This record gives sequence, C-alpha cells and structure tokens, in this order.
Amino acid sequence: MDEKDMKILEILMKDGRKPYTEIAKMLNTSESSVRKRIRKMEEEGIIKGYRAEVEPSKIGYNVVALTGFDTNPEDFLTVAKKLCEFEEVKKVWTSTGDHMIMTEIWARDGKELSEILFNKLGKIDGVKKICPAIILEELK
Amino acid sequence: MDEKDMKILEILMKDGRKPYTEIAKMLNTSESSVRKRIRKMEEEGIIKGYRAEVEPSKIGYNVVALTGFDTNPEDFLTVAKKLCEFEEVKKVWTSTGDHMIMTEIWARDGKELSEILFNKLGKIDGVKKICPAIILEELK
DNA sequence: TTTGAAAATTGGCCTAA
DNA sequence: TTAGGCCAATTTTCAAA
Repeated sequence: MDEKDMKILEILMKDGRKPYTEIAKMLNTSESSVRKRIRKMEEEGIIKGYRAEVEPSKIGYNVVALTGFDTNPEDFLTVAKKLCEFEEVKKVWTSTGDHMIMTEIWARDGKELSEILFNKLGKIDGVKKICPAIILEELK
Repeated sequence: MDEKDMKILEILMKDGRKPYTEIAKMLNTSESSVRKRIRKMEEEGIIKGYRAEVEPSKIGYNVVALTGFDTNPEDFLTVAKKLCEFEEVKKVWTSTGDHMIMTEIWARDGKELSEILFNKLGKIDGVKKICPAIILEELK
C-alpha cells in the first residue's frame, strides 16, 4: 500500500468499472502496473469486491430503515447471525452505542417494513427491542 | 423492470464487474439482451454506479463509527450538507428515529475519531449532540 | 515494460412481436 | 415502439517474454 495504490483505490471507489488503461493514464503509468496492483489488492482483501449501486426506490423499495436491535447479551451473536439470513436485511453490523446490532432493511412500503420488523425479525429468539429509523434521504 | 432485469441486478450487486457474456449464460439469454437491459437501467438511474468495496482496516482505518447527529430543526439541512463535505464522513443520511442525521465515519484510531467528532464536526453551527456507535464487526 | 492474442464492449442495423 | 439478434470495429484484459 503506497501512494499510488491509494489513488487507484480512490478511483475505483468512485467508478469500479473504470478500465485499467484509463486509470493508468490518470496516474501516468502503465496498464500492466495498474492491473497488477489491483490484482494484489484484491488478493490481499483490501478490495473486497465490486458492486453495482442500486437506487432502491426505483425498484419498488420505497422504505429503507436503519434499524437497531437490542438483545440479551448472551443471544447477541446468534441474533446477529440470524438477521443475516433474511433477504430484506441488506447490512448487519455489531456495534457499541445505543444498540448492539445495527441493520439496514429494505421494504416496499411501511406496511411491509412493519411486517418484516414485527412478524419476522421481532420473533427471533432473544430480540428484546427494535429501533427503526427510516431513511428520508441519502445525501452521500 | 421485469423478472430478468431483477436477476441481472442481483448478479451485479454481488459482482459489479461480471461480463455481459457471463451474465447472459447464467440467464440463458444473449449478450446483447443483457447489455441493452443494463444500459437502460443505468440511464434510468436504477443503477447509480459501480463501486469497489474496500476493507477500511486494511488501509489503516481501524475505527468506523455510525454516528448520529442532533441539531436544531432549522439547522438540520445545512448541517447535513456541511457533513457531506468532510472526507472522513463516508455516508450521510437524513432519517427519522433517534437522530435526524446519521453518518458513517472512518478514522485511523480512536484518537483520530475523537478529533474528527469533537474538533471538526462538533463545531459545525447548529450541532447539538453527537452519538457515535463504533462498528465492531460487519457481518453482512 | 512491451507485445500479441483472446475476450469483452460498443454501435449500428436488422427483424419480429 | 421496443426487445432482441447479428455483425464488425474498437477497446480492454491478460499472460507471456
């Protein structure tokens, strides 16, 4: 990881499909140099992958909620793992602060979110409290 | 947006660089069909872009915090926009729930996080309270 | 770093529903 | 009108030396 690797990363975080040749031009270096650096960062796990970023509202998911979960301390990890299994749950973090588990959940509307939260996730063994925060706008 | 588009999206959300030819094979269709569908979804804003996903700890960012901000109602949007300007602030959402503004912040260590939160972001006009939750593990 | 072959992307034009 | 098939030119990727 040097200066050049860092610049490559910045470029790829903005545009994960930018061709090696273009990146090489931007950094005044060769395509093969860029490619080998990227390959190495992929192998080392610095680059975990490439993802298309999708606008949920355009595919019918009009409600996205950052949702905290509280559990008994002993159930914490099993709950977190269980949450990962649900397709609607796009992200799961364990964290300090108000809630030990934080998630990002996609739903088609408020009704569906309510069903997901209270009929599905709320019934997971060990869940004590659910704290949803509906995202109004993604500014960055 | 039909069934086929949805499947293409699912593939690209997992691997944003998968070649059209491979996607076509997976869906038993032609490369040109896949390509034209993707182009259309890009133009319509369904696909907002492609990003390399980076492991922050591998490039020296050992502390990532989901951080809520409370403001006066009248300062809320200006604060949110101001937060977007900081390089350390990777994500900014406005939301309901405990905090009107939620962010994801990357720092090299606890000391740096503390500096960012209290010396930089905390001094933005209108910020009343900062609620950081350090991410322990990203499970999904 | 350079080179050349293979693969992927792109654009245009065509047909069919 | 729109989705998809087809072909040809260009660009990108990749693995040698």
